[in-house]
Amino acid sequence: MIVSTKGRYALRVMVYFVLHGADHYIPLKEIAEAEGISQKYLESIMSTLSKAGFVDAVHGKGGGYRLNRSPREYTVGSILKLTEGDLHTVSCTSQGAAACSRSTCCHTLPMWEKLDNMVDEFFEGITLADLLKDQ
Amino acid sequence: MIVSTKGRYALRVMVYFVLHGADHYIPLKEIAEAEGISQKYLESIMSTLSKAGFVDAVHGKGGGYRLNRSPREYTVGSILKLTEGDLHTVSCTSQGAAACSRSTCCHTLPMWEKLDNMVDEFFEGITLADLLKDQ
DNA sequence: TATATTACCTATAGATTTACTAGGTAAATA
DNA sequence: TATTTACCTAGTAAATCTATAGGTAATATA
Repeated sequence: MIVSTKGRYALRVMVYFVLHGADHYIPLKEIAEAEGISQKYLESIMSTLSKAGFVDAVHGKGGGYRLNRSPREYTVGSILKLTEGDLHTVSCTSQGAAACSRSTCCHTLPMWEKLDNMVDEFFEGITLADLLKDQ
Repeated sequence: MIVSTKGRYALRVMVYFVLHGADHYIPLKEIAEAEGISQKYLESIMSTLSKAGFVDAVHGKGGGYRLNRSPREYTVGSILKLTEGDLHTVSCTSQGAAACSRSTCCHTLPMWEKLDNMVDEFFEGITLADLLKDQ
């Protein structure tokens, strides 16, 4: 598992905005019901997206959330990195990890780094707009 | 994180056999010490590798484990699938998962499937012999 | 101004997984 | 017979995941 529920939900929500919220604010409750996601859980996800400036938020009636850029300007990678915190494929290559004492002679490390790059390029090469194009 | 300690250890052990055990059995204790892996923890990993026929095991003095094929005949994918159980990148695509009710209309599912395939091809395209070639 | 509606905040908690540890038994060799 | 090895079952501390609970603050509408 490289992407948890949090990241997957975040992506689905962002896709929801593209499909249903071109020009108006959508309340969290609507998204949660439509996507079958726990409302309270979704709150923490939206909070992350909002704080990072991925969406605009407005309080009160008629308020909610909406995208503030074109779907082409959101990469899947940026959304997942934000919500998952990290997309590294093994702990050896994750940012917080102390440098492994075997890193200079490890025969598997180059493979992990290659995989990390491959995954990163994969996600950074897909935008929200792309998700709606292909099926 | 797509590969846990278990899978990484398994790979390192297999590499150890290639480097140090061409023609004789190596006791678990030696590998654990050389690789800095908990002996007891490594037992469960070796048990998995042995049961699956990836290595031969012999009891008693002079015994231990050894590979029973050429390094070219072990793909990294086969070792990781065995020890990790699953290499799917999201729960949506993992084998045990109940089919998601949204799978027919989900805009993100095709991406996960594509990523799964990419990761699988990556790991299946690397053998133990390859790990020692490149650095 | 009062009320409803929304976002936003902190804390907690059950379930699962990870990474071991403990303490044995069985088989092979010297 | 003693030592060395693999093999087996069970438990467990810590972390992570996936929420839930219960509030406060801001905004719009009546």
